[in-house]
Amino acid sequence: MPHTVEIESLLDEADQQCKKRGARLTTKRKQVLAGLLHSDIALSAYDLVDYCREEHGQAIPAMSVYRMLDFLQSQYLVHKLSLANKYVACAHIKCDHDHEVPQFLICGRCQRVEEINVPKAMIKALKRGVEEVGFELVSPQLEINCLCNDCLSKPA
Amino acid sequence: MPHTVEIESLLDEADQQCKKRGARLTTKRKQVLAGLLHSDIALSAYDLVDYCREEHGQAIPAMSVYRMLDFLQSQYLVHKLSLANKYVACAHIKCDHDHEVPQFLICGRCQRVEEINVPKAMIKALKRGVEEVGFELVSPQLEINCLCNDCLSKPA
DNA sequence: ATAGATATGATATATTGTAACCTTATGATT
DNA sequence: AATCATAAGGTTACAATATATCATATCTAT
Repeated sequence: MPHTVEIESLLDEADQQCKKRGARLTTKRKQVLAGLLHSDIALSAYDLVDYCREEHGQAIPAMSVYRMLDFLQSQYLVHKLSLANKYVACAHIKCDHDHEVPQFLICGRCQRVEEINVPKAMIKALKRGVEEVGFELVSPQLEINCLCNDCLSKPA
Repeated sequence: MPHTVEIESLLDEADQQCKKRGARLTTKRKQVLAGLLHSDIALSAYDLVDYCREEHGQAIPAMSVYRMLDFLQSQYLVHKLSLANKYVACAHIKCDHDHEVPQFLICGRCQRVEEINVPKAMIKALKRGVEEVGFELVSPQLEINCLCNDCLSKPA
């Protein structure tokens, strides 16, 4: 979880990136993104409903949160983790230049998520494997079931 | 989808593997597995409820199907695809000797699934990447969003 | 036969996600 | 400023996926 000051700066950066693409990072969309940035772990849409109510006094319907998450994904600011049915802020908001393929290490015990980039060589290898059976790779985002360092050092 | 005769033989093999481990592949568990083996595409638990009712006249509650799927997963006979919230039969039931790490190519258009093995070199590379950030790899099962050859050759 | 363990059923409910339709806010143009 | 078009968000209803809990049946071993 980034520090408060850093979160502000990330939100600004996100704002500018949206503007550059002719999209609008509205107050509520920003709140949803802030909720994810404030969290160490992946959050569900309903977790974010709670966050907006508790932290900002905003009663945003779940339906709307889903739409905001869709928007944030379309702007490369948020990723959905299928392995957990939860959402995380992109760890590379400040690296707009190249959106590399993300790889998510998801701690199966505490839900902490680490986002790293898939090495280019691995993407190539994946692509090759896929094409060998006649398929075509659409999106190589990887989600891996892991244990984080904290949980590793604690008793089961 | 394997042919009927082959499915029988796969079910027998599955039966023996369970026995070897002191587990019981009951009639209903076998029906659920058969449902998955008969299908070209990944099925939801509720699809399987329908299958058992329609093909075997068995009204199995969804709750039970979920338990049977858990059992079948514990026996390496079935995989859950988180990307689709659906289930597939293991494509390597006859290769008990070594359970390699599965990689699933999921057609985003028609839901067809191809299961291949993750190359050992890639597993090593994944493990290295994970350990670099202090995590530990639990299960490197990969699910990749693809388009299948059929859908590629058809108009959008 | 009986006891203990395993498997399944029944019921209720939680969680996640979508569809359809309507209202409000925003920005552009006149 | 008034109008209009579009985007954003709200409302309602519901579908789909999944789990919790307690009860019952069935198998297995003694």
